[in-house]
Amino acid sequence: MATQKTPRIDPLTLEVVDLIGTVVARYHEEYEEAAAEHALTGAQARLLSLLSLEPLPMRRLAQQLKCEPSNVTGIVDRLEARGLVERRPDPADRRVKLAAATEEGRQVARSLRDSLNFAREPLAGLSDDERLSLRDLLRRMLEA
Amino acid sequence: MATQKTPRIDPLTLEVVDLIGTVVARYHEEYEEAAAEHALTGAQARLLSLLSLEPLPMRRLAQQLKCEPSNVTGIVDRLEARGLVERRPDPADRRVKLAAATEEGRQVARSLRDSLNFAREPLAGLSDDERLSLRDLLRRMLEA
DNA sequence: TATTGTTATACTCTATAACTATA
DNA sequence: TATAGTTATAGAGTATAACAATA
Repeated sequence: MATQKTPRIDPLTLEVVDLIGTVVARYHEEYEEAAAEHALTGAQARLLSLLSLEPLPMRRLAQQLKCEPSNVTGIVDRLEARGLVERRPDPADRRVKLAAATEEGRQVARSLRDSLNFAREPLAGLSDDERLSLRDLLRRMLEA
Repeated sequence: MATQKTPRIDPLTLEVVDLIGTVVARYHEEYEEAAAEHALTGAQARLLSLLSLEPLPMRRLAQQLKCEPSNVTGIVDRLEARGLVERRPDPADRRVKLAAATEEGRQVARSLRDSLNFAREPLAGLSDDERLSLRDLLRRMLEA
């Protein structure tokens, strides 16, 4: 007789999960590729993208990147050495250092964003209605 | 006058891409979490999952993990030291070493798969029809 | 000669703990 | 005393280059 230990998930759900896994893998591949084209690691690219929106304290960067604050020091160091990021004092609290993208850093961030063709190619084959459906389904999935 | 350098992507596509980014982030978080619960790194968990299906030559593992063969040596070393993986000779080619999950390794891989609740929770809120739609949309997106 | 796996090396990311300068 | 950022340290993943065994 067959043993049945694990809670069964229906085949359809399994297939959807598998598809999502594929999406995740491809997304990551393309992101790392785009970063590498700009001689950036994934972590550097993510940090630079964050700073291209607004300057942030080191502590906040760590929270957003979900890593320890001590790691941010090194990542910012490397980006600063390349002139893409700079550290500024926070007038309100002299303990805080604000990391900010330089003009060149913002340019690189923009170029990075544009070269992320994940946006265009995979979604280009869908009609407006289908993109709308996909949006709603993803939204519902994420608010669960 | 406003400059318009980058090719415009319609807001709906941007929103969908953003949602996919969120899915990717959450998926990764949960995967790393599940791996950590078994005292595995992400790379170790991925390699062990591959081997839980079938033994593979080191070279093939590197291809699947999209990294250099030299890296696989270390990852397999660590898993082997914990008794989750073993190296076997390939009868057909004495240059090749087959990495294979041990019985304990297969158990850990199964437990890892079960603890990946990304499958259940986010999709539980969707009806069968909606999951079907999501599957078809993801399929079309990925075959592009 | 070409291929498989390994070693050696160097860099980056990661967490932990101890330190400093502010608050 | 608590907090922000840093340093020091150690482990893991990564790529590159050189090597031994085998094809």
